[in-house]
Amino acid sequence: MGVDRLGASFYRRDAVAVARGLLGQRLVRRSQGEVVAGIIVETEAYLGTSDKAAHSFGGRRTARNESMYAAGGVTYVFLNYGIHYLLNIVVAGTNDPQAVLLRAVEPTHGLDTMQRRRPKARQMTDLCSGPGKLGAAFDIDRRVDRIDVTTSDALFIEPLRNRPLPANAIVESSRIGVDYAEEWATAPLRFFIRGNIHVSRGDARFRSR
DNA sequence: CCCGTGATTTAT
DNA sequence: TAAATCACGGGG
Repeated sequence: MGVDRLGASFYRRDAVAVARGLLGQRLVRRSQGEVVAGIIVETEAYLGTSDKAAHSFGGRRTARNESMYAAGGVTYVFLNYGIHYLLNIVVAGTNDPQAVLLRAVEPTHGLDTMQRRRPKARQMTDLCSGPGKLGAAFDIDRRVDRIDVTTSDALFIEPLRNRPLPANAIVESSRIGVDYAEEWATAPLRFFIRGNIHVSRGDARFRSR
């Protein structure tokens, strides 16, 4: 597993470009003296102040989502439903609060560690096939909020390809769990690798391959 | 299908 | 100060 990583110029683009570009790249996490890693297979784009599903909608800026206003390349981690820590990568420029939610990865390293952190997982495809599962398997919590993934050795993304996957290898759908977001609830801002078995179930309507 | 979960946000 | 909300997962 290389020391190579995606740099600031990769992240300082709009959320759709980064969400697509992250598919097929490797998320690496070092913590507690252990390494876990996996290939990103599912993402969602959150477009910023205009996007009713985004935490930054309408320019909302609080202690929780402060990281979203930083320049692209830092994490935004929040606790959801009182239980799950979800990992986002902030993208675009300072004060342009867009982010990409990492929803699923295909585990490549540290599967034993992941299994220990996710005792309920019964098979490899249960380890990281959803944003809350990924958070647990990768030891994500609020302490990891606002980490700079372009410089941190604790969390970064390793390039496995220098071009985005071709459009026909990517499936688009509406985002999961944002039914409250009116016209933004159905925008095609979720992206996953066609046919990959580590993609989250999400809404069965969009489980195409 | 249904529901726990608890920090954060928003309403009183 | 109190109530509502919520980028989910696991078990029927």
